[in-house]
Amino acid sequence: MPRRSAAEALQTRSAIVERSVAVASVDGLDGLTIGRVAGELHMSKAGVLGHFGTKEGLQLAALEAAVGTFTHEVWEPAAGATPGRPRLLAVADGWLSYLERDVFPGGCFVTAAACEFDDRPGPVREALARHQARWLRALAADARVALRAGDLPRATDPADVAFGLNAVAMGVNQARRLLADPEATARGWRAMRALLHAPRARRRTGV
Amino acid sequence: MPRRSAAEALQTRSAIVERSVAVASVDGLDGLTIGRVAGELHMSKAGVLGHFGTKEGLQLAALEAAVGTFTHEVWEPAAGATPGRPRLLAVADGWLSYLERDVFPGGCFVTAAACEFDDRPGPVREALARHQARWLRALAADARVALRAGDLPRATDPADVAFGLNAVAMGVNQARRLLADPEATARGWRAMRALLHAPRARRRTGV
DNA sequence: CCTACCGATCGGTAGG
DNA sequence: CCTACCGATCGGTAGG
Repeated sequence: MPRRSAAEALQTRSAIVERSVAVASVDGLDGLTIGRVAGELHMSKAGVLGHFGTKEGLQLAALEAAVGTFTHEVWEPAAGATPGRPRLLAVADGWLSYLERDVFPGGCFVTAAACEFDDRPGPVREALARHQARWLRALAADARVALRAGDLPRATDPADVAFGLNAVAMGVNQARRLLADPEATARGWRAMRALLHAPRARRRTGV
Repeated sequence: MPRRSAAEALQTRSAIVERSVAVASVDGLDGLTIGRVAGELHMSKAGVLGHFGTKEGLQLAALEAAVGTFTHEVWEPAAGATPGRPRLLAVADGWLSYLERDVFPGGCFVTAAACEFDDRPGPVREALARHQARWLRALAADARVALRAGDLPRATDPADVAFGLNAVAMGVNQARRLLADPEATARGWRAMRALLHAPRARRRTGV
């Protein structure tokens, strides 16, 4: 098998995935159809399907790519910060920036996919749940570090902090996409900052 | 036109709407198909379509019904409470209860629909935006009353409170549906209570 | 509210 | 990676 052919196949494959992510971020993973992707890339349906076997395979590939983008855009810029509260603040910053820059044409891909598949059993839902749980665990781990460093109120549940940051991000996404609220990012930042408030002065027991 | 016929038609119509809401809460407003609803009700597609004209008409009817249910389940039980902070706490309570009782088989219908259509121009998106904006305005109005009564910190933006409550509700919905987090409701309650925190120092989160 | 039907598109396969 | 094709289903219409 000639080398060039395999390299070209990989290139075709990433073009399909890239296009699929764009389509699915607007019309959902279900609105992602093989025929549409094929048409937009000037390929045959069989040519597209050959790379993934089934529509579900294409959906999973698109999801993995989108998670990679999220990690690259939100986690990686913050990863080098000091673990604990400083890094959580850096993540918050990157997260809001990621939402504001409309990295995906249809808003946060992962949020949209999670909404769409949270009640439909199958590999797509499982992959979403796995990624989401991993992300929340990472946030909670940093919250635990912050807690031990005395950077969060003593009674704070680290998982509550992770839950709260994620909820705010979903809220910002909705406020931007559905309501076009120009204050969305600012509200998100105030809410995230409140979740990551230092324990002195205005002391609070919950999150 | 005989009376009985018209009454039966209305009854048929509500059966269609009811079934459509159930289907769409799991599979989305796009996954709602005329053929499926017809099949489940042992009707013809034309019989279903006759009541709404187009698929979009059916989607809008399902959405209106779901908004009515939300209002009935979340707003009405709290409506009689004292406007301001007490009523916001009652709404928070009803909202979490509504999520926990799985009033719709596929989780919060409005959240799911908003996620699905927030990037798709058209009447469905407009109806969603209108209802969402109205709900947030109602919450913000009560936050404003609370603020004037001295029940919220002086620098609070009432719209931020509305934004925060909505974000937490979305977070609870996701934590329940996608992650099956048994702590979801408790986290939501702690987060909402924090948003509605009394302003004085050394105040407990309860009240 | 039905039957009967329309063109379009769906996911997927056969065979090359 | 293509052409050619499959049965199923889509939203919607005609006519009653």
